[in-house]
Amino acid sequence: MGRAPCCSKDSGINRGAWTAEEDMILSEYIAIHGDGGWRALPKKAGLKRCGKSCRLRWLNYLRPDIKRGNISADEEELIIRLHKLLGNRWSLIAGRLPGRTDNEIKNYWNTRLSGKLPNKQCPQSKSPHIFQVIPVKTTAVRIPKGLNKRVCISNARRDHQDFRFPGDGDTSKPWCDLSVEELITDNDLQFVDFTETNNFVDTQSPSMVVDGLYEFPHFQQYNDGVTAFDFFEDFRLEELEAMTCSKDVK
DNA sequence: AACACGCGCAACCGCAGACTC
DNA sequence: TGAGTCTGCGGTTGCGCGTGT
Repeated sequence: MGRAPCCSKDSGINRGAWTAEEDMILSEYIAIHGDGGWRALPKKAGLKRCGKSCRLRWLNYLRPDIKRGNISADEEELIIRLHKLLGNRWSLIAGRLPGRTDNEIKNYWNTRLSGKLPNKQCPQSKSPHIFQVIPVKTTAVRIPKGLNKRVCISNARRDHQDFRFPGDGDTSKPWCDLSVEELITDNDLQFVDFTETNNFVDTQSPSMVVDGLYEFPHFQQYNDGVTAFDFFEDFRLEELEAMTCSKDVK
């Protein structure tokens, strides 16, 4: 499948650092026309940049909701936890940190954290509780297309006897405030992963270790077609995906 | 003051999946 | 169905700045 390069190196395209004027042109163009259509955007906006460069500049620097400043301790904790769960899926991780970009998190990990956690099996963190709670209970919820995800998750949470959240009960947080990671979305199913390290430790549940990688002490089908899987954090994500995406799984 | 070095970050590159026709 | 195109992602590069000598 032959494909022309996004922007050839000898066609008068500007490269390297963006100037303030280029930033202004791009910002103003997107403010009027919206983002997207990156390939055609530079020509329309009058920028001598390739579309990919414009997209990257917008997403990583110019977007109004970008959060500036240092990564907080809480954010670092979350990055570590999500990286443990998701691996180098920077865009997914960034999706859990409002205002942070995948590039920023990737850079942060590569420059600060990857060296700080040399041994992924026995990490020595300033926040030791993150790693002391293994196995951590996680729940993936399978939602048929067309159902209201918010309602389904709410119902699943309500009905699932092993869900425990901080302050659960009358004062429990709404689901949207919880640590929820959408792992997989396709036309038919949505999978949502609940991860709350400290609060999901469940030493009571029976173990069903499969090749020492994951466990399914609970499996529950709800009236609205939602299926919840409980497992523990020591799993290989691609195996979980393969398993839960299978048409055989209900 | 000048130079070397290391680090952090912005930007680039190539690939692969999604999309369109 | 397949070719062509677009978009997004993750790995990598290289520049600029701060710090040490």
